[in-house]
Amino acid sequence: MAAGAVSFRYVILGLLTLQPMSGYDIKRFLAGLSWLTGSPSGGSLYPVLRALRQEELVTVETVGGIDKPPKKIYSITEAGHQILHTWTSLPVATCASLKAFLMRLFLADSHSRATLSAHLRERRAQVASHHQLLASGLHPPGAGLGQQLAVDYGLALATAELEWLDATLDRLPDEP
Amino acid sequence: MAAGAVSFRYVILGLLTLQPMSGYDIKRFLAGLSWLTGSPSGGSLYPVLRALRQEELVTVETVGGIDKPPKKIYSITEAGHQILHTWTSLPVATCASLKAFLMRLFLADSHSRATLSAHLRERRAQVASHHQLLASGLHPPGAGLGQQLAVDYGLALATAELEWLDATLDRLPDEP
DNA sequence: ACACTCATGTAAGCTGTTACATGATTAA
DNA sequence: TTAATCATGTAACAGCTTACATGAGTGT
Repeated sequence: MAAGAVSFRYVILGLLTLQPMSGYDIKRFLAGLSWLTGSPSGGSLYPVLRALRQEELVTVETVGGIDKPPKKIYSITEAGHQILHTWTSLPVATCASLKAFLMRLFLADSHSRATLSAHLRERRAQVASHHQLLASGLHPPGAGLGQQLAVDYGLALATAELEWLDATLDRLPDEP
Repeated sequence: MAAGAVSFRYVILGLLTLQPMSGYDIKRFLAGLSWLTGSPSGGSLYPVLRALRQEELVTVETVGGIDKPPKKIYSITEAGHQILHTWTSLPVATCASLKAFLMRLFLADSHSRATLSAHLRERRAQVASHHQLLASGLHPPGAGLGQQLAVDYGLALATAELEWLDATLDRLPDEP
């Protein structure tokens, strides 16, 4: 796997943490969140599920009523949980992407508050650095409307994310 | 090219709109904005530049001082401008991604205000729909902290973007 | 000398997409 | 009966990454 990329392997494993699901269920769930996570096409989803099964990170149970079409329900195994836990323990910095950070939020329950807090602070540092980069150098006086809009847009998003991160770090209870 | 993906071809062409640059310049520029746009590795950037040259969307001038290492400066051609203009005229809906929308902002100068305004409204509709999706169904009462955080994060980002889009639509002058 | 940045490029491999194919169920 | 949704899968291809290779300049 590419070092920084969040292949859908982890996203799928993360979803199966919630409950056993079929490939089609996973597809619809992710399609609903496509804005944030992107959504795999059938052509990549099903091969990934087969691979996960071969690596015994998930198990399959084929549920087919007599008059119902068969459906493959995937469940995450103990090995799958472990791999996922290991991966989400890595600092966000090493796989810098919104998707990677979102996965760490989503799976926060399987980690300590200290780990979650560390992830939030790492993300804060990254966004702050990008914010600074946008605020400085990239605002030349002769820039056209387009460049100004683009920079302004980036700054607005970064500012909002920083505010959310700060607020969340503040209200985060210290208990596990 | 994948229908929805914004391959770096267009990002590179868009950058060359500002001024002629070398491959290395492009790399550094995009690396600085990697948070928003992502940044191509050398292994993809240089082949893309060669392809652009073969399609005569850019021209190259090799600048090598006597004691300086040679440097290839790329400039966008008229054909390049046309292709870029055509692409950024498409509604954002058909290539839904932050990167695609950002490119339309960035290159707003080559379009009419009406086109820019249309892009802003299309993006607004998309983000609003995702916001609604997050706000409704996905907040089951039994959800753990992680799920709640992830949803809250998504809502915060979507809200901020909607506010920026509304504010920008409001303050957008009607002149050219 | 050694390492680091500048600057370009190639090759292998992974991930993902589109387009296609199949077949059953449900709604018009 | 026709179309749409459910449900899974395959094959060809595009795009990108990593790792490698090269070579000149710059700083310590």
